Amino acid sequence: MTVNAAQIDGKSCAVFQRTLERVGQRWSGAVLYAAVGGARRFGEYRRTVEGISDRMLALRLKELERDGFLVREVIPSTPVQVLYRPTPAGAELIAALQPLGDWGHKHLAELPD
Amino acid sequence: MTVNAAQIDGKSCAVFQRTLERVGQRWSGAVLYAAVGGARRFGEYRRTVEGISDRMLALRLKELERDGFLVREVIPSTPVQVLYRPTPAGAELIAALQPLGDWGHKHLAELPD
DNA sequence: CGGCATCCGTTATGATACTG
DNA sequence: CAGTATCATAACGGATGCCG
Repeated sequence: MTVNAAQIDGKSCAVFQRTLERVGQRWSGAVLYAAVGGARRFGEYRRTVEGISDRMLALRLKELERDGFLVREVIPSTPVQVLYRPTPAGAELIAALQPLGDWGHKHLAELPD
Repeated sequence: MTVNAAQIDGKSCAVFQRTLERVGQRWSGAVLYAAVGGARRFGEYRRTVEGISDRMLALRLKELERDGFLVREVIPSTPVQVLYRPTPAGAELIAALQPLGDWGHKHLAELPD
């Protein structure tokens, strides 16, 4: 279902606002976006999401897991591996974020800061 | 150009992060999203974006204008009308936001809070 | 490797009241 | 109608160090 583009009502806007509050937190979207290729390890997220601190990454991963966008998988190898894999809902959300990423590449890929 | 979905690199993630920092601020996305139908007045945004305060709305509109997503138009009627109209870049951004809105309608339209 | 706890300044933002 | 000013508070988020 596509929202009527002619005029946005308060309900639609509220839903959108709630959606954005889930991925709009600082780093949340970037972490989720980094999971686009499938499950990744903690350290991979850390390397991919440049500038994020351990603290924030752990925090965001936990929130994304709580919200049902990622699932945490512990693989008892040595050293231990911890994977965060997108759920179906998470994968759909990531897909919905894709156009935003494309917009960024088009409009501010070359800009400083 | 669509980003390679197999594996996100740091650069793409950084661009995405910068993009999200522009619309992920509290209320920013919702205000922009409310402009999907074209130019609207200050009071219309206020009514559409439920829960936002005058202060935040004025702040966000100013930022969205500064970032080149909206243009402010003053129409000297009585009482005065002030319109905020999406620029081409703004319209593209709004369009990129649409899938996110659709995701919200599908996944959390009925949820409380 | 994959975290968590603590400290602590900075920023964000809500309420309220006022203006051209 | 379309904002602006001021204030108090809460939340954010970076740095650092420790742990299984």
